[in-house]
Amino acid sequence: MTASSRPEHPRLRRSAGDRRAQLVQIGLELLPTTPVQELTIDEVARRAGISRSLLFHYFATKREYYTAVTRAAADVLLEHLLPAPGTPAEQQVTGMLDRYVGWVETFPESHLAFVRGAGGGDPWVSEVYEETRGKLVELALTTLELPDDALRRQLVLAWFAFTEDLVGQWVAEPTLPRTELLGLLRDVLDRLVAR
Amino acid sequence: MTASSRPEHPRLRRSAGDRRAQLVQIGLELLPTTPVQELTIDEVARRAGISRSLLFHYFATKREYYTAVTRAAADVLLEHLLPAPGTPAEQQVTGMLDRYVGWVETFPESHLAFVRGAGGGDPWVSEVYEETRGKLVELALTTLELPDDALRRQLVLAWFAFTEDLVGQWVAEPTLPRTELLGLLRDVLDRLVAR
DNA sequence: GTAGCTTGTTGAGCGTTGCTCAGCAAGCGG
DNA sequence: CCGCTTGCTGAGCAACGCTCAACAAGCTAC
Repeated sequence: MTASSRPEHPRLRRSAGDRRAQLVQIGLELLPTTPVQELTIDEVARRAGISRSLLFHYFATKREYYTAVTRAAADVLLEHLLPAPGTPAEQQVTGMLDRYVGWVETFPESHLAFVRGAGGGDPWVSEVYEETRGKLVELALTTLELPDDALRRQLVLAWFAFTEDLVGQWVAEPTLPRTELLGLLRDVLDRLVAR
Repeated sequence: MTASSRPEHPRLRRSAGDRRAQLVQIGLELLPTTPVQELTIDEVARRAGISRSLLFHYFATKREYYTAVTRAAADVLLEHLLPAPGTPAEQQVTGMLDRYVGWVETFPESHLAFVRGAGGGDPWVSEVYEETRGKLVELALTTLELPDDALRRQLVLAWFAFTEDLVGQWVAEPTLPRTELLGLLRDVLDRLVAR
C-alpha cells in the first residue's frame, strides 16, 4: 500500500516556471466565482494536487499570490481591449468600447469579480487596478489626440467608473439597443474631455 | 479586598439594546481605518471590554455584525444627505450634491471605506449599498420631477458611480474650483436624464 | 551504477480567528 | 434567602495562513 499510495499522482515534479503558471491559472479560473482575497490556499493547493506548503514556496504570502492572480487577470483584459495595430485612430476608442461591452456580455461574472475588487480593501490589489486604468486612460487620451492634464485624467477615470457601472447594469437588464448604449457612452466621453 | 474587587471592571451589566448600540458604534469608529470585513471580533470585543463570546450573543455571525455596522453607516450618510423639509424642489438636488462633496471633504477616509465596500465581495454588504443608492435614485428622480423608468434609473446609478469616483479624486487633487465641480456634476446629470 | 548535488515537494505543527457550549453570576420578584 | 431571568464568560474546536526541518526526484560526475 505504501508503494501505491498515489494511484493518480506519481509525485511528478514540475519546473518552477510551470508550477507558478499553473497556480496563477488556477487562481484565474477561481476568480469569477470567488472574491480574490477569499480564495483559500487549501483550495488552490488541492486543485493543483500539491500540498499547501508548496504554494508558499512560490508565493511567500497569500497576498503575494492573489496579487499575482489579479495582475494576470488585468493583463488578460488589457490585451483583449488593446486595438489591433494598424487600426485608424478614430476607430480605436470605439473599438475598445465595443470590445469592452462584448467582454462584459460574454463573462458577466468575471466582470463583476473584476470591478468588485477594484477598491476592495487590499491596497496591493487596488494598485494593480489603478495601474491598469492608468494605462487605459493614457491610451484613450493619446488616440483622441488630447493632452492628458490632471483634470482630463480625472474625468476619463470617472468616466470609466460610469461605464463599468452602466454596462454592468445594462447586461443584467438591457434597457437600450446595444448600438445606442455604445453611442451614449461615446457621447458622454466626448463631451467630458472636450472642455 | 473582596468588597473592593472592582478596580476597573466591576463586571457591569448592560441592557441588550445598549450593548448592541455600543458594539455597532465601535464598528462605526473602526470603519474608516479598517475594511468592514476585516475588523476582527477580538478587536471589537476588546474595545467594548467584553469577551468574544458576548458579541456572538448579539450577532449570531460575524457577517451579521458587520452588515449591521454597514447599515448604520449607510443610515448616517443618508440622513446627512437628505434635504431639510421645506427646501424648494429646485435646490434639493444641488443641496444634496453640495452636502455630499462636503462630506467627502470632511471625512475622506470614511468615504473611501464606504465606496470601497460597495461591491466588495460580500453580497449582504452589497445589498445595503444597493438599497441606499436605490433610495437616493428615487429621491433624485422625484425632486427632478422625472418618471423613473428602468433606463433612467440605470443612468442615475451610473452617474452616482461617476460622481463618487470624480469627487474622490478631486478631494485628493482639486483640479477645479469647487463651484465648477458641482456645476459639472449637475450638468452631466441633467444631460443624462433629459432624454 | 552510485555518489552527490540541486531543488521541487511534503507533513507536522504553531498562532490567529470565527464560532460553540456549558455554566457562572448580576439583578430582581417572591 | 430562594429562584428566576438573562447578561456574560472561559475553555475549546475547526479552519486558515504560515513555518520549518527533512525527504526525494532528477541531474551530473566519477
